[in-house]
Amino acid sequence: MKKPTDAELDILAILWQLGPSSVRTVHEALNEQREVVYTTTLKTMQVMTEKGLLRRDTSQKTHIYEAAIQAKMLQEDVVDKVVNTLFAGSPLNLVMHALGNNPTSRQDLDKIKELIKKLEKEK
Amino acid sequence: MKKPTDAELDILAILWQLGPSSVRTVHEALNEQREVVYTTTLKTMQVMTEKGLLRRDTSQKTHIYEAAIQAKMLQEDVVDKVVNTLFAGSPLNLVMHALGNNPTSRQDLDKIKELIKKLEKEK
DNA sequence: CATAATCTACGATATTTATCGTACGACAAA
DNA sequence: TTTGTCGTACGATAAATATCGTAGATTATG
Repeated sequence: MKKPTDAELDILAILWQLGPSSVRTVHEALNEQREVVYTTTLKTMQVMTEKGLLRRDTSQKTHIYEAAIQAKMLQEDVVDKVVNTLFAGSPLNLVMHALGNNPTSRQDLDKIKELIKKLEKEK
Repeated sequence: MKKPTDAELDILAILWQLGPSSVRTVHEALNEQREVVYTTTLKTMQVMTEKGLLRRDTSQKTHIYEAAIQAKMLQEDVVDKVVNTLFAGSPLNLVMHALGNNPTSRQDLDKIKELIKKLEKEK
């Protein structure tokens, strides 16, 4: 599977969040991030469909698109690349960065502690 | 500062790791990842120098290049984008993914626990 | 010195990605 | 039925990236 470009990833993210949607809906969400004209969004989504990144239902006048791939399918590759280039190959560095730079609730911290406990047991 | 492309990021990562190096050295490291001809690497590094991503010492016949920006300067933007697109906007998801998908030593887990303790105190 | 090896410079082109305009069909409202 | 709105299709082009070849200078080697 060919990996999505930056602009395509933005559209995928919107569809992952909203679920099946029309071009109009995606376009409006996209425009909150950056300005593009409608036909650009349309064209991009058509290309993405050809690439197999999206699927669409054309039974109505207004086509409904949905993501054909899941975020899960990209996470590993992307995180690997980020870790290897920006964090000196150390996932630990990335984790420390993410925790240090984002407000994390007590509940979330608890979840991490739990995972750590589990990992320690496995050793 | 204009953000580096994917190919440029590979070269930056090499220079961050090796420190100041000749084009030849970078090229050889790069070829372990993907095949390119020497002049492609050279040209890319020349362009990167114009963009301000690299600096070079031309006092010798063989020019020596070094990174003009630090990984730190890109981490936040890149991680934000990854979190927002691939991890539903939740840094926690990224952290869990990184921990779950990579072997992490006991020492590293300790470091994370320590950071968590500190974060909890700050609340 | 002659020849080969190593480098830089740089233009040309290929490839990929992104953007936009025009045409035209469907449909609803005046 | 005429007009306006909303939608798709799709070609054209722009812009950004990546790749490569050739020329010529410098340095090392026989």
